[in-house]
Amino acid sequence: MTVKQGRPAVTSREELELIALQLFADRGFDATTVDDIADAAGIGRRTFFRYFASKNDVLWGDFDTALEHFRKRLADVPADLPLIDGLVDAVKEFNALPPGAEPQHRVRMAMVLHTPTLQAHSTLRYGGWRAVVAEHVADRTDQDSQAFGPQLLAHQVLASCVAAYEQWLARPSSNLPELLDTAVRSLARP
Amino acid sequence: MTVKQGRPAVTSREELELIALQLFADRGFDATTVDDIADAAGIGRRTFFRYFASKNDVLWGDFDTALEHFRKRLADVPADLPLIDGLVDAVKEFNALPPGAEPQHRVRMAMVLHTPTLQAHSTLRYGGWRAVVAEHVADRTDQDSQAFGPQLLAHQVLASCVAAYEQWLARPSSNLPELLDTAVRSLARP
DNA sequence: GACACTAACGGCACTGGGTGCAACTAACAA
DNA sequence: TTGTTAGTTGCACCCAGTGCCGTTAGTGTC
Repeated sequence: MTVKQGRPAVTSREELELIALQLFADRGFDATTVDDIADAAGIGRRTFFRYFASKNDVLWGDFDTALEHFRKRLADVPADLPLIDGLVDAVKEFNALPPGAEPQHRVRMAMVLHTPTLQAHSTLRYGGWRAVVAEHVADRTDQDSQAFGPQLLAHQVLASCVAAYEQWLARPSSNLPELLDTAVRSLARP
Repeated sequence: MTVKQGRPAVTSREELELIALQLFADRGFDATTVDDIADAAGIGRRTFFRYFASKNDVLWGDFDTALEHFRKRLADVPADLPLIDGLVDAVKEFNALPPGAEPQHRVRMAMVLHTPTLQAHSTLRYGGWRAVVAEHVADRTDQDSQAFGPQLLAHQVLASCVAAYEQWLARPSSNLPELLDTAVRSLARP
């Protein structure tokens, strides 16, 4: 068992994220500087960049961990389930929300999808997500993950999810899992 | 007929683009500063930003004009042609290259698709492209362009094109129109 | 030729994200 | 007390992008 060593961290990713999110919600993403966040959190600006590689990354929480769950979830898809069905299920689970979290998630995703800076940045995160999907598809169809088939489907599944999210944000009464289902399932090959 | 007035422009978008492209190819996109480009072109740094809104935009030439052609091309699709067929045709024409231009285009697109900064930025340009597709689909299916159907298909068509481009870049002997055809046509609903 | 008019040029100063470096500090262990 | 370890932070710097404003090179008019 490892013992604690060195100076203890003065804050945490989660705490910093909360503080930043509050500022973003108040003044807007672009109008909030890293200095603002650091000041509000009582840390140095330099320290902020120890917790997050960039201001953009604040909105993505622990995406890598989520991706890892997603990967495992896909690996657990029963072998006899049609490819698209498995993808639909995993995608819905990946985007499932704890009860009550919907309003928060709407705000966060609206910021990510409607702020140009963040929208651009998200592309980079999507790359990792697509890779996970492509590998799953490659596995199930006995192809190389770089082959056209898996890559194409991965791109299409992601695009479908983003479209579903945009629709969800645009219509307050809509249902995200339902939209995701419709969107991804539309890719089923005849 | 309007008469020339004021100080004549000292260079042009096209010339600046050529100079910048050369530098990008030599040192890489990130390692080339706007100062480098301005110096090489013999203009002031401030002037560079009169020609391009950002360093990222250099790679996109006159995309707005190209988009306008695309829009018109889609409007000219015969009414009796199935939706997907019309999209496939227009997309292929939009991405058609003059003979001999392929090597240049490969370099340019490899830069756009493989440089994180540019990859992120491209998302913003894609937005306009998707809007054109969504409007066409909305027209042909008698829906609102913001409705789920048109938006979803627009996202999927774009994703298919990007996947086709990536495949094209990854395989030197591949054929772009063919890949685009396969990719977009895979979206045909049963 | 003098003068206004116009539009592009470009220097200057500033904002803000992001980085490398080096010093500092708070914990624990011997 | 001293050493080790790891987190914090200030400083100086780079670079993209912007607002402001004076300058410059043309055209048109008298």
